[in-house]
Parts: sequence; C-alpha cells; structure tokens
Amino acid sequence: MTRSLQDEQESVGSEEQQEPQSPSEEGEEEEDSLHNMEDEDEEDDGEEEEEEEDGENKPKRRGPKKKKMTKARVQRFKVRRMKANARERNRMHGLNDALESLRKIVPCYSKTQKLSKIETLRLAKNYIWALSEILRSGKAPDLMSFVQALCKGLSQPTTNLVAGCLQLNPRTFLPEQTPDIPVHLPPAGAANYPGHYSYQSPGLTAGLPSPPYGTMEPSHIFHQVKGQPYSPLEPFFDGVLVSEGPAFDPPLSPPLSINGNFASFKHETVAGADYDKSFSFNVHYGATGAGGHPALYGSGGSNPRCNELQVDGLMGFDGHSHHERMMNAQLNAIFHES
DNA sequence: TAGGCCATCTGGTCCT
DNA sequence: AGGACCAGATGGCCTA
Repeated sequence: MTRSLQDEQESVGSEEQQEPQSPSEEGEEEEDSLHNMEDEDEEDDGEEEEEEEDGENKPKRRGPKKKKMTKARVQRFKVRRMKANARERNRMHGLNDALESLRKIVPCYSKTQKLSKIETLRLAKNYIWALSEILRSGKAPDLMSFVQALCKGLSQPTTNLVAGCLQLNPRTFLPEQTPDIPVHLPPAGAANYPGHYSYQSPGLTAGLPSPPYGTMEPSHIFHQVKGQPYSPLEPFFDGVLVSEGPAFDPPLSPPLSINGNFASFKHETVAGADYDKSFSFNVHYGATGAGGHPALYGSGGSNPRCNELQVDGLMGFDGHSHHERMMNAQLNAIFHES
C-alpha cells in the first residue's frame, strides 16, 4: 500500500463521521461500472490495452479507445477517487469555515440558531451594501429602513432572527402595522430595479408562523410589484439613490474600499440620537444633519469625517451580549483600522 | 410526511 | 497528471 493511499484511507476513516459511503464506493458494482467508463487513464505500467468489442451490431465508437479495467487500474481509480473525495471534503470544510466566519461578522449571530448558508450570504450582502451606502451617502439611515435593508430578501424566519438579535419585534418595522413609525413607503408606481432578486422563502408564501415574534407579511416591506422598479432601500437613503442609479443589487464589489476610505478617520464620538426608545438597539450617529436627521458624518460639523458610529446595547440571540461585542468589534475594526 | 438544509460523492471541466 | 472548482445526485436529519 502506498503512503498516499494510507493517508487517504486514514483521512477518510477519520473524517467519516456519519456520512454513509456511496453505494458505488465499494463492492463489485463499481468494477462493473468502471468497465464501461471512458477511462482517460493512460497506461504506464504496461498493462494490456484492449478495444471494446462488445457486439458486432453496435456501431464502432469514436474517440479514445476504452481500456479494460484491470484490478490494478480499478485500484488506482479508487485511490484517485478517494483522494479527490477527501480534497473535496476539505474544500467544503474550508468553505463552511469561511461561512461560519461570515456568520459571526454579519449583524445577527446565534450559536443556537444558525443562519443557513444562503441566508448568511444574503444578509452579508445586504449588510455590506448598507454600510457602503452609509459611507457613500454620508447620510444617517432611518433605523427602520436600516433594519429593512438588512432583512431585504431574507426569509421570514431569518428576518425574525435578525429582529431577535437586534431585540426588535418584526412587527415594529412593519410599515403598515406601525403607521406611526416613520418608514418611507415606496411611491406608487415607483420603478423596480432591473435584476433585482426576488427570493421568497417558501415559508413566507406558506404563511408559516414564525416564533418568537409572530408573523410578518413580507410583502409589507419587500414586496415588489412586477414592472414597478423600486428598491425598498431607497427610503433608507432617501433622495440619494433615486437619482444615482441602481439602489440595490449592487455591484459585486462595494462601492467603497474599506482600507481606502476609513484610513483617515479620526476617532471621536459625538453624542447621537436615539431613534426609538422602545428599541434597545440604539445607534448613535454623529451630529445632527440638515432637516433634524442625525448625520452619520456630522454634515454640519467642521470635519465631516471625524465622527464615530457606535452601536450599543446589542444583545445576542442567546441572551448574552455576544452580538454586541461582535458588532462593536466589527465597527471598531472598520473605523479604527486602516 | 413533505420540505428545507446539509454533507458527501461523483464526474466533468479548466488550469497549472 | 493532478488539483481546484463546479454542479448534480443522494441520503440523513430536523421541523412544521
């Protein structure tokens, strides 16, 4: 047995937790199937090479000649396959590790209720985009719209999870259920964005209950009428995006480079404003901007880039402040690193 | 039980 | 040739 084969089998044996081996992985059936496969394996040790001659009635095949699968070839094939499987496993584990890292960075992290892969990616996309737009526009987002932006396109359970992480009740950022909350609704007939994805969890359409916060009709926030281009994120940065092109489904890369744009930030906290006393999620932005809205970068200040965004009071879904730490760490990392 | 999510296997393709 | 990447298939687990 070769060293590599030993390693391979060790790794397979150790990593094989609960996954059953594919039925074709062992047994004689594989050898049968291997007889039929187009093997690109070139003979290197003088094994016989035969042309497939099954049946005169069959038309002659074109392409490379088939080679009979000898025991040695079968063995080599198996080894190769096992190595490829192990590599693939490792690759997927690496991918999952990266995804787990992303879960911790995204503004909703719970060990007990993990975001699914797809939801993690969606939330991360929303988050990146939202942060980028804050920087780009220099305008303070409306908190409700911010949360909506984060949850845009997410399934209802994930929306509830995000809300739970932020200690918000999804109902509270339901525009239609909370008319007193200043969420800008899309103008009638507003344009939809081209290429905007329209994911809806089956649970949404099925009207599944979603503990712990009851139900939330996604159409209240995210529904987009066909042929009516409109991004719910527009109110988030109202007035900024409407005239500047696509507001959502942003380019693959955020419009801002973290390193390039945060490098010159000074670290100075300006008293912020609480958006809603009913929220324990208080975002302290910079000096109040024009129109009474707090401005992220203190639009009225002498140094518009010197204010610090603070996010206080975030409690993790697990009942501890893990998320707070994560958010603070994350934001600090963004604003303090360069 | 159906559906969602996940891990793994597998074969194909592309690249070095 | 071998590795990385990808997508389809498959089966297990969990939950509503």
